[in-house]
Amino acid sequence: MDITAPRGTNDIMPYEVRKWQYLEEQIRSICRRYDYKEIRTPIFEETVLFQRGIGDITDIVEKEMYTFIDRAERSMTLRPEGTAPVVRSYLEHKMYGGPQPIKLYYMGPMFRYERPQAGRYRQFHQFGAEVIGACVPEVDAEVIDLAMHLYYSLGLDELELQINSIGCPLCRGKYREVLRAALAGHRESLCSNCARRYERNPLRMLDCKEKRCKEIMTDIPSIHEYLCDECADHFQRLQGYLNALSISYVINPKLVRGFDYYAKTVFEVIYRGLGAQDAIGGGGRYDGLIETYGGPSTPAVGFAAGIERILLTLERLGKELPFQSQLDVYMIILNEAGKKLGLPLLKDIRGRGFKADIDYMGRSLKSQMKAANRRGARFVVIIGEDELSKGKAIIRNMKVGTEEEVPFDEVVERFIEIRLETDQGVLMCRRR
RNA sequence: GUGGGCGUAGCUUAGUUGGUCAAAGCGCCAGGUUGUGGCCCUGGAGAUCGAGGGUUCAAGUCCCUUCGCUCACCCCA
Repeated sequence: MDITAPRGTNDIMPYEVRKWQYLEEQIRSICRRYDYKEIRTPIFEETVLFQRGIGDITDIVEKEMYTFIDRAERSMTLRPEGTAPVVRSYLEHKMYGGPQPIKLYYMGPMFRYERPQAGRYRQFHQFGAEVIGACVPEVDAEVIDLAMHLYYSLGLDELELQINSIGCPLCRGKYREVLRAALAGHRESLCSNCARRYERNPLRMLDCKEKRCKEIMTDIPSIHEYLCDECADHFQRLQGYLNALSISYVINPKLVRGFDYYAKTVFEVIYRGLGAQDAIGGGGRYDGLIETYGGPSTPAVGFAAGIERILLTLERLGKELPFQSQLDVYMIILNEAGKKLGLPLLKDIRGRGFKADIDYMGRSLKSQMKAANRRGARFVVIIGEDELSKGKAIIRNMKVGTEEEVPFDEVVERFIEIRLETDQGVLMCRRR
């Protein structure tokens, strides 16, 4: 076998899937409480959707998209992020026609052609939430609150929330010029990337990771001094609401995010123990995006979290997710005649909601007992020669080692009794 | 796209300056207890030493190439 999963993709194995399912349940549960509705958009879209939305000179569009030509020679792209498709859907289905704002969430795979490393893959998964049609900072606060609520519910309480305002097209334009002016004398010292950014996207120079650039940026005037009244007020009020909600944050004036469509609020949630890829979620306001798609001028704010990075953070912090997956019943049958009786019995047990399994390998009693033990079975049902002749099965409690003989047709009832006896089903299978 | 590290049984690894070097632990299977798990003991299966080429009497062990994994840069989830 020489075929492996494509580079940067992963098989999520059964042991891991348990965690994914738990996490997905948490996400759905929280979104339900905040009244965000799930939306599922296609995995691929027309390439122009992302080119226009994310921005032509961003890394994603320049070199990270999985783009292909379909059989009708249209350019399609595996989605690299979730906001643009959601906005496309909002417009296509004329959701602006109903009561605003529209609160949506999504969950699923995203694709970016990059060299994989810790916490970064070519196929990765995001959960995202978007509020479209409201311009007030309360909504920014709610989106942040939703995100932090999720992390907190998972036991992640040592994360850092960074917020910033990058202004609107008006004041950002002014600041851009201020930046250029301030850096004009340093142009020779900037790294090659920043040299390009200087012309095309000066704000991105602020969070350059190069040492020299960082030094140069230290005494650059903050964008906050140049925000217009509206943006400054928005940012101020957002902080007020975050305070009111007891959400702690730090203001990072150099936080600039990679997509062109952001305006005013941007934020990022990081965990410093993750390695180089330490952002486990981020988002911001994108008031101009919908217009660039030809829709009505519509304010919006959103957020996205990386599922893999959340899981990685949980692992690094040694946080266990609360789930249990032991077997309630393991059935041991020792001969052919027993199967005629045991298999229907197993079916009944399962039908009553118990998690039950059986050995199909024809192993010895001892081996089957070992298997039952390994699988963490709480009870074993034994049907062998003696039991067949007596008409009774043995029910063995694996934890205590006690056994009882129960007539075949009363076995299921017996388990139901046991489930009732054992303190709200803690010992036995837990049903929702 | 550019660097660094690593590729030996299912997993984690040991393998001195090339010469019984193909091992150990865990896991798996079976037996010790002719119908009873967890502990212990014994045995068994399981590796073209990532792949290809080269040097040599002899190569996991040296050289080259290649593939893969991994970390980092860039950037982001």
